[in-house]
Amino acid sequence: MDFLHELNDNQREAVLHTEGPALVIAGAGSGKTRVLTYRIAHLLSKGIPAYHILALTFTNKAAREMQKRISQLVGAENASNLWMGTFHSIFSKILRFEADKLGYTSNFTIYDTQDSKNLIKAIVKDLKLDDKVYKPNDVLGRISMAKNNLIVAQAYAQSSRITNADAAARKPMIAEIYKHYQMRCKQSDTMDFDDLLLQTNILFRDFPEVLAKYQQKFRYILVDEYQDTNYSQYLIIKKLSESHHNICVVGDDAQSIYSFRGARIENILNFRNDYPDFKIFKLEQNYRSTTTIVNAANSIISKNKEQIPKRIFSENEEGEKIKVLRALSDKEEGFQVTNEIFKMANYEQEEYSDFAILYRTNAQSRILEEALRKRNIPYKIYGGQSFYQRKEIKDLLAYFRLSVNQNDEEAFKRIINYPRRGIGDTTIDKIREIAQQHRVSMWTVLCNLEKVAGSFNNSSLTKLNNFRLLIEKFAERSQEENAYDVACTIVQSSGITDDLSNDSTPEGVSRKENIQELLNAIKDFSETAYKEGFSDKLATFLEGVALLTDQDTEKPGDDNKVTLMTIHAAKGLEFPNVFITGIEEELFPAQQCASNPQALEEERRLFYVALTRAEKKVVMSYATTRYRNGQIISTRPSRFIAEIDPHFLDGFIAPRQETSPFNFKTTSPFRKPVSETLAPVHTTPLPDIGSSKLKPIEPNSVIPGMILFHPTFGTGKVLSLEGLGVNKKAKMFFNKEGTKTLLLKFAKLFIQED
DNA sequence: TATAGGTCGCTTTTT
DNA sequence: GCGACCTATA
Repeated sequence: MDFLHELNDNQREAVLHTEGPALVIAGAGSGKTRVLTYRIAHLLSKGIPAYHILALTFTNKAAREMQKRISQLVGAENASNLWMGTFHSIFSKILRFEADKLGYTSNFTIYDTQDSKNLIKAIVKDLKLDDKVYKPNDVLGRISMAKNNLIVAQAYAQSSRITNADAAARKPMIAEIYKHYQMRCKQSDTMDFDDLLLQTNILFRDFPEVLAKYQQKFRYILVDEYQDTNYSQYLIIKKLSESHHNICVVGDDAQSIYSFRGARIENILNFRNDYPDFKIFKLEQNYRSTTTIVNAANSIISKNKEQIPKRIFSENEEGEKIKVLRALSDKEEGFQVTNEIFKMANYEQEEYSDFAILYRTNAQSRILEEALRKRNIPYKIYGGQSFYQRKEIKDLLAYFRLSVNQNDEEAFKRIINYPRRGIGDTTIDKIREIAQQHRVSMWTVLCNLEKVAGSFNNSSLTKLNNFRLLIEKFAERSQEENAYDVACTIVQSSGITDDLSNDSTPEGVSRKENIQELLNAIKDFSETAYKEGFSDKLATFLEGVALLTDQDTEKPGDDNKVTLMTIHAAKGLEFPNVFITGIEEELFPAQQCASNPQALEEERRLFYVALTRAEKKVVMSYATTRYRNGQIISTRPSRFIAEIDPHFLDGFIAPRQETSPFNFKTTSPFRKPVSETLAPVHTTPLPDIGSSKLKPIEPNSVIPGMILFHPTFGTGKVLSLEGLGVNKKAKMFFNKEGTKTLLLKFAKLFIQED
């Protein structure tokens, strides 16, 4: 047990306290993963069999990282018997064992978010509802919210609180859509992501003997990032640990940033109520960052009310102050940031891989990328389309899914006419209709075509039968052959190969490469499975792949590059130098969060996360104007800058004081409909500048907020800009004429000479 | 049935 | 600014 010496006192105590509930509050950079892995290693060394230990994470990446580190401590053999993985992967495994109890088969397939949205779209159409009102995103959001709170379709419809809310939002039919949605998932033998947790809860609720079995099995439970658990996940853990209370949760309430997808920070805040015999361990020493960064982060987070008291400290050197860059536009911000990186890389010998540029929204990345390209600075960008989201990959996966589960409706619809085999929308709609009437899957209709032959013409019947035979062949083969052989057959005989060969555009070539890449992965899977003696069937491959995203696929050649990503994506990572960009009101904090104290606290935690990613140096930047949704708007520095103890800042001059520097009473008029905002802003007329010295102004220099003079309309204020180049228009307010939109190419505008 | 052109809408994101 | 998605059109 010599590895215990590598821990500080608090870490060691947390590792050694194995019996009974433990709450580990792990501040940023305090060695959280180390505690988790050593704790598991310690349990194993005490002789507890690996299969009695359940360790849950939120991402595959975190699970893999932990697996790797435990392997190093106790050997790969021992580590591989642990039950370790994401909530979704672990419980989908269990659900496959117990599927029949819930009316599913163990071959159920998994709908990704796009499948769910497509199904909702189809239901909205079937129910003849307005698709402008029932947008798939919104509806799925409501259903997801319900599922994460264990509200099934019936309960949803019966809850007056919920249905009233829907009615108030003029969407009274969501309950009905939810019912259909759930019915059709079941009919398709599919579960969506939320189902994997919801159905687990149903399983444990309705089958106490099954629950007891898993309580027996999982004698020691560990949960990473506990502050990110939603109610559904929380309850699963609570039930599993009910009999023994050997539960250790690790997390940091200060880093809870996922409430928008159902995470409940109160799960960690209320741990003490659930387990009164709990013991708390606080990891307060930050090993990652300079004292300046840690203290700056502390000064920010102390503004939050709801938190577990702790004192994060660093014994590292003081380090540089936090630099604040001010730019006049988003473009210039990109320039300044890259300039700074360029200087540090060239004069201070920093590696490009030592830099991260973080932003609140993905939309900010483009302009930063441009700036990096101009400087020839290599970069990689996280987020964006993942490998498994690509069309060609999803098409092929749909073939796999249908081969394993013929009732999978979204897979069925995706490929019944891809590649083109002359089965058009009309035919597909008919099949769907018949399926609806008889309450069976579309596949079942396909298998009983002779009973409804009258509905189709002969040519359609032939085509449909051929498709059925094709899939049946794949299904048979997938029972017998290994995944790789079946996959190759599918790619060939489905016509995918031919379809892609006809496409010699660069996109087409890249599609072929992607298909090949997936085939390689399957080959790898089949060989490993064969060697290690577990199932090498397509169904097994699919189980794993459905829950996979490629956040983790580190591409070769990505070594010495600047990293760009959202702050959310950066959680859990660290970099020597971190740039936090776009620190402006209404962007960060996001404008829809400003009025809601809880949302604002979450934004502040997000800012805290951003700061604490850095080891040595933080640079923050803001612009005073920014393109947003195709419009230039003027912006002001975020309140978060002022919330940092100025002692830690370099280069930020707080704007002239009113009561508080950022207590702006008027909101920017540039983003709301003019009718709403014009009145308060312009109750007092603009001062006439027509009498002062004027000079003509270039269309490109016009910026919202400017007071300009127009020969006909007189003095006016630029409210917003729209259009580009020669079509650039300015919406302006004039004392005499009210609001006018002017094409800048023609408008003779003048600005006051200074 | 493919494609061009117009409209809409728009935090954060894992599984 | 841009992508997703719908619709018109030949």
